[in-house]
Amino acid sequence: MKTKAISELEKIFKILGNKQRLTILELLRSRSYSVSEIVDILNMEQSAVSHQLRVLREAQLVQAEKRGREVLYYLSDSHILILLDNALKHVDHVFNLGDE
Amino acid sequence: MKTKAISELEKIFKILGNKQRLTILELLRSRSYSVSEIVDILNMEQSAVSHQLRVLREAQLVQAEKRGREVLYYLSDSHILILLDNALKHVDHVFNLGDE
DNA sequence: TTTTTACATGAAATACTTTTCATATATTAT
DNA sequence: ATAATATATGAAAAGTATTTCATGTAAAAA
Repeated sequence: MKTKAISELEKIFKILGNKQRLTILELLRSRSYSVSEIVDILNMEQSAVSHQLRVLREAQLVQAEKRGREVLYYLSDSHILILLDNALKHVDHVFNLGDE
Repeated sequence: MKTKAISELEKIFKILGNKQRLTILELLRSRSYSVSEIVDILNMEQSAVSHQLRVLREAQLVQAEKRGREVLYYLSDSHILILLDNALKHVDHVFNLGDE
């Protein structure tokens, strides 16, 4: 059986199976955000956000760039994001969510 | 923001982010399996398998049918499986896994 | 150069998931 | 009827993920 494929899928789905991380990815689709902007939007502690950003960084889903004393995060062009995109379209379609 | 879509995605990805559940789904693609068959293949305790099957049942990814004293599990035709299928193709392609 | 702001990080605390253990129910075999 | 087999389930135990807390570092401001 395709155990390698299954392990990869597990990793990917684990990372995506979290509201805050999904929201961060969704945000970054339009532009880059600084950590404090994300903190404000997600209403989480700065530290928790940094920890989540690290998960996304280590999975190569996002990249960070230092700008003065801020750090800007932006999407890497990862294959996983294509997958997420498909999933989103799928969910939008199935639940008839339109552009809420 | 699309909080409903994100919540749905979180749910779906959480369910798929587990090796045993992925393996079960992958197995059931070809035919239905009884619980004890799955127990043998996954090398898990019967009870653990039943618990995982419940998760899949509750998410409507699989269905159960009693056959004598066995219970056969088979895939429902859920939209989530289409998503999983895309993901698998994606991973196969990206990692060049062929038919291992 | 001292203070403030923005972010990161390790460790402890908390919350959540998965497995195990004990036991219950239904079906078939004796 | 009794025993054996297949599965399910609740509760405790074990494992994993996430958040919080305390603190560190680098850049900008005072």
